[in-house]
Amino acid sequence: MKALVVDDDRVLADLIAFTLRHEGFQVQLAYNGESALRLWQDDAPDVIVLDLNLPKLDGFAVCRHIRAEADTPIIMLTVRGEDDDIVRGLEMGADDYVTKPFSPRQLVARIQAVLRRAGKAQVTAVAQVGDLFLDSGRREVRVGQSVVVTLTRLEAKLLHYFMVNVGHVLTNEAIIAYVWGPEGGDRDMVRQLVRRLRRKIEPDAANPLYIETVSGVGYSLVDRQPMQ
Amino acid sequence: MKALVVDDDRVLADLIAFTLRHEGFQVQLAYNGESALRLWQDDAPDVIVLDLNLPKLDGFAVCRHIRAEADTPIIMLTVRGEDDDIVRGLEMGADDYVTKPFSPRQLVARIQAVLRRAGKAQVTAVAQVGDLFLDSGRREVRVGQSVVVTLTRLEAKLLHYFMVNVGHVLTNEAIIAYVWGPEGGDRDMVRQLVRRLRRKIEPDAANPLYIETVSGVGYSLVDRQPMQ
DNA sequence: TGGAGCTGTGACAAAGCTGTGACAAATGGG
DNA sequence: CCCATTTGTCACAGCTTTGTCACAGCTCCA
Repeated sequence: MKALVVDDDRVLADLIAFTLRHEGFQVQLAYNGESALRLWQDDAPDVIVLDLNLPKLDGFAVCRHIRAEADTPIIMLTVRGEDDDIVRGLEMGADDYVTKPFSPRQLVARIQAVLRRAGKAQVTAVAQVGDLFLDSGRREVRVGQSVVVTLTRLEAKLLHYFMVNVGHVLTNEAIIAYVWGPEGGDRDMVRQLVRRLRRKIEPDAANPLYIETVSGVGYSLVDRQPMQ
Repeated sequence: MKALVVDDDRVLADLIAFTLRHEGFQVQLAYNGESALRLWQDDAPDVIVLDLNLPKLDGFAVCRHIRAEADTPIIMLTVRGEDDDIVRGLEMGADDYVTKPFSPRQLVARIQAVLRRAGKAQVTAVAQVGDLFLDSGRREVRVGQSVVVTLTRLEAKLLHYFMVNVGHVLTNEAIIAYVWGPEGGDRDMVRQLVRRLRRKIEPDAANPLYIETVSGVGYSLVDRQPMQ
């Protein structure tokens, strides 16, 4: 498990590194934003502990840059009381904020919580909504008592996103961001993917029961109870 | 998007509920652990804001119980300085800790960060004025106890603008700027759109109850109380 | 009183959205 | 490397939404 620690206060950075190594992490240290971005690129850490106040390229810029390209969990460090900074950073994509001074124990616990969360979001999830049963690991779905159907990578990803947000409308933009990530995509790609997914799970894709179209907005998964 | 707020401090609980409702959440309140567990079971909230110090069944017990059975994101509230509690709660499965006192903005940003990591889409706006209920995400409106009506993109946009400014006259120019933006538009377009919206929400569009005309100026939404 | 302006309405053309088909390009596995 | 599968791209059809124009009725003012 690799951590990148970024803080221009070398004493604090070393202390954090020591704490994390004690917890079993491999730690890389950066004392400014440029080094941080380089190490992030070269090393692909599992979590980043990122101080807000860095010389030149500050913590916000680093967070923005990383978040534009990856999902790496980011925990930001800030001085007590800077509410605006906390809100701004969280909205920008940070996962947590720890206010200096803090105890090493709390930092570790927060890192573990963030990793737990991030791991949960990625790992094989078995989801059930109404009579849809999805095994994300195997990329298999069963509708009620029908046979198991194998989905492609993107189909499974989309269905999972629908199921996590059952009952809510997912805009085309949100679907694109979730399924295709930073490279993005367009409406035509969404349309094709929805069509392919409907073909696999709907009893009649021309009259869908599960995946509803919301014209001009996107799509929504309906919670259909088990068919009798 | 549903939130469950648990705090024996009723004033604070109500304040949090108000804040979250303003962000578009549907909020359920519990003032003790037993009610919290019941509501969690019955209501399946998307996120739980859980105070540590509750009478009888405390926040830890509630967290432990929920975490044993579900992945629902849990944000715990604690009094400043209780490092042991924070670490203990995070290790037990809480997703985040917010220390009292805190700003509503920060709480919301932390909730959004946790939901984001869980793959949950952004909350969409719901609005209520009198007996008009608008779900902007689905582009659906319900008038009192009548059936849900689907609006077009522009109709929903206009109705939302009316509802946010209920009781105020919106000039044609303001409506044009809001609905059509930089490309602009003309009075005829406003007229048509108002007509179409009236057709969908007014019991009798020829004698409108909700959308009043202010000749030479624009239109205004009237706050009509629920019909008996 | 007549003309101008405003508002509501009807009707139709233009624009937009969605689903579908087909094929090329990209990807992954043996 | 080859082949099968998946994904992306483009074209088209059908339906819905929006814009535009014409007209009628009402109000106000010179």
